[in-house]
Amino acid sequence: MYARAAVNEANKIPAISWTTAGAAMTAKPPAVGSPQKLRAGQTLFAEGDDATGVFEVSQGILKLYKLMPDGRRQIMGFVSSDSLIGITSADSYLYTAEAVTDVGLVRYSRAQFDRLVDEVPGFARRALAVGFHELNSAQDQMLLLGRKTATEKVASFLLFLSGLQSGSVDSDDVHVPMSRSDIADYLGLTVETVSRTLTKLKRDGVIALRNATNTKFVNRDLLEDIAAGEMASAY
Amino acid sequence: MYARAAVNEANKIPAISWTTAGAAMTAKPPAVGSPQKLRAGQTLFAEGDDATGVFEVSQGILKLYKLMPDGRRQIMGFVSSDSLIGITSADSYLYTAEAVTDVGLVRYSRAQFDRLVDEVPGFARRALAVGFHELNSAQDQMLLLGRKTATEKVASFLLFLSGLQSGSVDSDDVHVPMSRSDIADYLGLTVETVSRTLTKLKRDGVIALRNATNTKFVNRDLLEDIAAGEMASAY
DNA sequence: CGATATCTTGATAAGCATCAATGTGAGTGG
DNA sequence: CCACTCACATTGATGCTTATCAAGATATCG
Repeated sequence: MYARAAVNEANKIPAISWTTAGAAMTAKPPAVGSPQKLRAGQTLFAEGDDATGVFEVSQGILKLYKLMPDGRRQIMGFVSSDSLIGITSADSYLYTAEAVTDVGLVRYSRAQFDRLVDEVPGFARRALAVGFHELNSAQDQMLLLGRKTATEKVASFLLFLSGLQSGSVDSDDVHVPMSRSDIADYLGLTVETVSRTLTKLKRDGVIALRNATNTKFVNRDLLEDIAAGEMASAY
Repeated sequence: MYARAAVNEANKIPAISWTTAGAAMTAKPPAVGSPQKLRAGQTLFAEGDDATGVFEVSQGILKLYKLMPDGRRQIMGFVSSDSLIGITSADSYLYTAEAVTDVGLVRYSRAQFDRLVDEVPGFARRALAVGFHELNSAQDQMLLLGRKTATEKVASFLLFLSGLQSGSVDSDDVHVPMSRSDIADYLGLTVETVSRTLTKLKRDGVIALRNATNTKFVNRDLLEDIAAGEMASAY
């Protein structure tokens, strides 16, 4: 009944790729997207740019953000493999997409994408699944932004990161590829508060911090309880 | 380039309804959804319930919300005509849907919905458009929750409400059907802050308040500038 | 018309932001 | 290879915005 462990779980949906469309391919080869690479820090597209294509992430992490006129920034999400970005009903992109790490993607023109939706059986349903999955993630993030404390936000973020990297070495080791500033703008906090909160979690023996980019869960259960808001007023 | 007027604009997408599916109907009548009514305050479904159906809102306003274990609540959105709610890839609903006003809806079983997606030409694409439109709204709301001040939030909300009611009498008259508590839980504020902020906007000659449920824009341009965060630190 | 929920207003406090300084690490050039 | 530099991260002191606690005003419903 409750919004338990409202950790953002984007990117757990199987890839949408023409190569998975099966038999339909032989009858009529669908338009193939073009592979593309991006260096960390490069911008894929900016809010307001003409929306000329849709991208499927095949490797690496991007951040999606919006800016306010005075420079306030909100990162809508960090996306990795199998996410679709750049879909919009408007004719321009509604957010900026920038590479956090080196990134590999597949680009589809809008026409190609529409053709895939209309002509490849099952593609539309999968795109729908991806879309609504991302909507669910966005809703979890709304709960986080609107109602969670700084500690709950940071705990949720660490668990989200861990989820992004599941399938790695030790699942309790978390690599943090983005800056404190990115984390702050994702959680609706300041850099200082993120830093202080991580220090506090370390002091309390919930996590360990080797350096700024390497964290380890010391007490994952506690971290999950904190993230879910189940620690009364202690966090 | 900027997130101008990040006002939530849900519900501007044309209805998804079998009656609009056109020629396909004559060949094979798709499953028709069943009409349903709800009184203000009634719950359509609760977070965690088995997701047995998808609903299209035909009339009235519902609120969608999540709860934390200690009762903190975040309203993900207020939805009205033509919105689709209850779509989830999980097997249970991810939020609670409760009627704010009396509501009319059309219910589709999940099987019916899936059939419509697969068999009615154009339906999937429209569902995709609705889904991504709602994702966009959710992202605007994330910017609001994470980075806007209380005044900017309330201004954005009033403009959103005005958009919901476009097509009514005087477009500068806004009816507020939901409680202050609902507004607070939508904006990530408290009831008191919402009330104080409305009073301040009234004092400043931006809006007029006849009573708790009837507002009027006195200076809509200013309200839009405030909502967009373009008033420097004045608001 | 009284009972009760909702809304508004006021006083105070807490959490997080801001401003400021110090610490740390990665890349560069001597 | 090491010192220098610069961006990034951490820590500290203080303040502001919004939350909390409390009381009174207004609206709603039986």
